[in-house]
Amino acid sequence: MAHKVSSETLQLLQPFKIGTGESQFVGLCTSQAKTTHQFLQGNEVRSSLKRRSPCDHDRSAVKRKSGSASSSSERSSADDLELEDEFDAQKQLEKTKTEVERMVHENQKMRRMLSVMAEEYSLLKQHLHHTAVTRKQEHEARIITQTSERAERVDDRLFQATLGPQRLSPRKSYTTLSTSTTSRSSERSRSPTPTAPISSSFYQPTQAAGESEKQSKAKSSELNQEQSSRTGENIMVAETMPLQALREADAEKEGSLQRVASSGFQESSTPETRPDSDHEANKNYASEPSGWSWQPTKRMKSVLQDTSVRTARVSVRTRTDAPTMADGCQWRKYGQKLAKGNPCPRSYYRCTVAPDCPVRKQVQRCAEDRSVLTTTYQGAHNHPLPAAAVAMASTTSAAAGMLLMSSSTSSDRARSEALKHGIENLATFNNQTSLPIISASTPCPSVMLDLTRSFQNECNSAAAAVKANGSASRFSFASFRSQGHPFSEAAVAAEKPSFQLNHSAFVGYSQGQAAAANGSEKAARSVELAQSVTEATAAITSDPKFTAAVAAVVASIISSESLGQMIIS
DNA sequence: CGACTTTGACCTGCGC
DNA sequence: GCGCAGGTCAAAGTCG
Repeated sequence: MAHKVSSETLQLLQPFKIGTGESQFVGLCTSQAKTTHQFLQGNEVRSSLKRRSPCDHDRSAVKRKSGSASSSSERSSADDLELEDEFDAQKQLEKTKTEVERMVHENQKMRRMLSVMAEEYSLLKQHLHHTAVTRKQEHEARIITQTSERAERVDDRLFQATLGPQRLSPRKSYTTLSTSTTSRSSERSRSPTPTAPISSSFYQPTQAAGESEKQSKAKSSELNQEQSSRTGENIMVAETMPLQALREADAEKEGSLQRVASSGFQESSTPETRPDSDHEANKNYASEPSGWSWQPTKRMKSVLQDTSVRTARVSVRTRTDAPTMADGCQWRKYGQKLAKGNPCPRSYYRCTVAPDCPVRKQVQRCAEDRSVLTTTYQGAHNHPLPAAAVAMASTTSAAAGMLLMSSSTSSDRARSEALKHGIENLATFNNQTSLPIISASTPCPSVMLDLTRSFQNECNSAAAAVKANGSASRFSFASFRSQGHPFSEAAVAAEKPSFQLNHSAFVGYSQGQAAAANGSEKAARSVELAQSVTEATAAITSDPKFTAAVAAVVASIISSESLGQMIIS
């Protein structure tokens, strides 16, 4: 009887058979929730529901009610209990199925969202890449335009010089440094002493007086070619461009060609009028196979007195224990003074790579923090730089150009060009994170590249300065981001075995960037980056002559690149 | 002995 | 005009 009842009940309950339900449940879960562990969750839900089933109370009540019945009736009641349990299980299964369906629905929803986000990300990535390529092309086009315009200006001047005074102004010989470089290189091929570190033709008179326009045009085109082919010297030309352009603008604006021509500098342009001592000095320099000793001359003095050659100042603050910042150039100390307000003496250095290089360097420790070394550069090198000095000189020169342009009220094309070039140069070296402090309050406009302070600190101090001054006498773009960066911080701190990063490291890096900009695959990009990093590391660890500041800048570049990659991948 | 550094004197510009 | 501060010169000293 009990069995009959039980079998009838089972027949009635056939559609809710637990085995069927379980198999359905399993099938559902395995087909739709494989990726999201919902099967396990569903099992957990089911078991938890089973554990907390409200039917437990009814079941216990039934047990209590049937407590006084006979043994036969006990058996039948036990069957009833089993049926009730099965019924409860069916209920729980219904609930679980509903829950799983809801989860599956959510899962599908999230998948759709994920695909949408992936699409958007892909579009953004493409847009970013396109922007990078476009900017690079614009930058290259701008450089070509600048170069050709400069060459045209040089041609105009040379042409005018042939019609006007027979002497090329000394300022001109400075401002047309790139032309000088070109003539130097062009003469180097026919020079009888090619072993000279810097060809004597560089210090010989420019050929403006007798040069035809055609020849100067040829030189201009040669200049363009050389700038694209040579690595060492063309960088020197590029790096000095902001100041050169500024001086051109100054010369044009002031009409000061005659004034400068009478300052003694013209002697450098015409050997006929140059004092014998200077001529001898230059000859000695030109024929010196290696090294050169400082010989101040009248011409040098006039150069030094010509403030137009040494206008802007670029200060670099580094945290180092070394007496000076090794920047790859040769310097000779010529003085030391105790400046007011600072117990630390200020040392004066001049560049001795070339006899009439107007570049000066001041080195002074910070009064508040003796570990901070402030190196102030003034002027632009008029000679090819050692590879180790190119990076630093380029950065400081660009900063100076940027400063001078920004402090200018002139709308001269040359000035704006130089400004653009300076900013681009800075952006190139610092991956658009160069954040110099520009000060117009000092007698000489100056720019500070602070490698000791964090971005946030600099922002705060700049905000405080603006707040205190109530004017824009000191407007800040904050500092290089060096602090808080393990590599750059180590580089700055470890100035003792100072760094040298040869030029190939930068070239390698730029090549890697170019490859990436050209749309090569991410793998190629990674390889290029890795090569650059390897080169940079090898150079830094092998050659003990480079600046910690440059290392910091490179670290900044590398870190930006790596960060970008991390984000992309 | 030559190259480089040190250091006092000198020059120059600027503010009062 | 004077004083001050920054910058430079050049003789003397130092070092490899």
